[in-house]
Amino acid sequence: MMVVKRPKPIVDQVNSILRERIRRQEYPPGGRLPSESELASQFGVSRATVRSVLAALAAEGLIVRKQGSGTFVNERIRDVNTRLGGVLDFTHLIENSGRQASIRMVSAQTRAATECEASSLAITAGEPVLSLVRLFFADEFPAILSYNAIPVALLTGEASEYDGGMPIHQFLKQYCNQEIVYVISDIRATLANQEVVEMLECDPSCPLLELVEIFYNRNNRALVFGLNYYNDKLLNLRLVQAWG
Amino acid sequence: MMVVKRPKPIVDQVNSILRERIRRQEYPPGGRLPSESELASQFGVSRATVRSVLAALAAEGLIVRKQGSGTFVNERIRDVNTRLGGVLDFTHLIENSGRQASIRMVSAQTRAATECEASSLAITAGEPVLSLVRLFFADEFPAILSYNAIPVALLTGEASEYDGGMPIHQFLKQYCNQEIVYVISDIRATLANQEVVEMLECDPSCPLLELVEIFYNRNNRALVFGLNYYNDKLLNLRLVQAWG
DNA sequence: TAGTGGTCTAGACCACCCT
DNA sequence: GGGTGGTCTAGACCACTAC
Repeated sequence: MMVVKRPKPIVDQVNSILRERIRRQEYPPGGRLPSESELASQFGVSRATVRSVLAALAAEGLIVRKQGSGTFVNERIRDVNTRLGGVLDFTHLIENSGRQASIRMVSAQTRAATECEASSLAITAGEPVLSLVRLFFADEFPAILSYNAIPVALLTGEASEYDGGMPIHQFLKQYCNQEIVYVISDIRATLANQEVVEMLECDPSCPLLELVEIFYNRNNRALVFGLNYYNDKLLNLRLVQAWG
Repeated sequence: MMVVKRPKPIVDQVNSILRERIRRQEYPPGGRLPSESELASQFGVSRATVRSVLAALAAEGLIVRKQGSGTFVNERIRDVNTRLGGVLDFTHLIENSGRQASIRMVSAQTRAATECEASSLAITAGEPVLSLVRLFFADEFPAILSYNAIPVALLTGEASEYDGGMPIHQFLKQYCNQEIVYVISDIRATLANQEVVEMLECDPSCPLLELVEIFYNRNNRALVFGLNYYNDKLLNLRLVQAWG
């Protein structure tokens, strides 16, 4: 009987613990987890609480549940580097592919919003935005080029000490006191323009994945406009999805 | 007090009803849903049941929940045509984009599995597979070319009367008695080959989205290998994801 | 302060799998 | 039959928002 400490939501704690056990192969790929009742008494929580965690893990495809038989670790999660909705954190994505991730801040400046940014962010064209351009490396190879625009009006404090290593959602929390609730993304295949080609050091005729993202808060206010170019020759974009 | 009939899981019934009300704008975009307790008594179910439905809808980004304030219909779901995991049902995807969807069966034959198919399906190369090639139209424009391979060994009955209009998961249920539990997909940008170009009637230099999918059942058995070419100039691939 | 969603419990009954 | 996950209930208490 191991009682989890109370302050943070129990569900989150249990979630983290189980994830960690799976990651460390304490529950090996294909192996069976303890039963719901067993886990409930291990953690000193109710079965309902355990179930809501297991449901979340199953929705991600991390575990597979079999009625009457047990709960099993999905054997095939080894090669998967993301689930959509987690595509946002490129550092994680790269590291999950077994590469070393690093970031180079190409530029960070305040400038007028482009037409496209303005309409996406529901602001007037020309209004100032903080423009971040970052390059993500996988083992020293440039894999992802990321443009982000954040309305300056959202900034609450000084963002000058921002180092570029921070995921966007964390930046928003820290410097804008804003929380991302949902994202709308367009996925396209494109031929890169000159600038992108140079940055990603790829062939001009090489098609790239283009990810256009708009992040919203709970009040449907657009917080960030993102334009991302993904070199899928260098880094596979592979994801699991539970079905049903 | 409206009591839902019992045979099917209550959660599914409530889920369908709420979806329908949102679709018909009985709860208009941006509008507030009744409170959890209110819905619970409307349906004659417990609050926990209602909550699990609302949690599912929120995870899809269909509704937004605000503590202390209420549950609201996401204003922006109009333009979204899919959530990943629903990319599989191309017919829905096309119709959600406001186009008329139709399908042309290009070919359906039994042939030997290619190397790639065999390794993906964990069968030996050369083993017979049912190969389906289908072309999906959006308003009479060819938008998606889909190749699917299913091991013949999985077929339980006759599939000769298959008309091509059926989604893959339904086909598997009906003709193989198999249920899809999760999917692993690779998303890439490619330049199409000759055959694909002709089918999709696009420019040879036009980059396409390539979706490589492997569908698994609860026992980690690969059921279907899918290769899909998506013309994103014709049909945007736009999705919502809840964050957190 | 009243009402809303967020968290959590304890326990019931069912459907399914295994042996 | 015994254990596992699947469904559902009734009710408690907390955190937040609006008024």
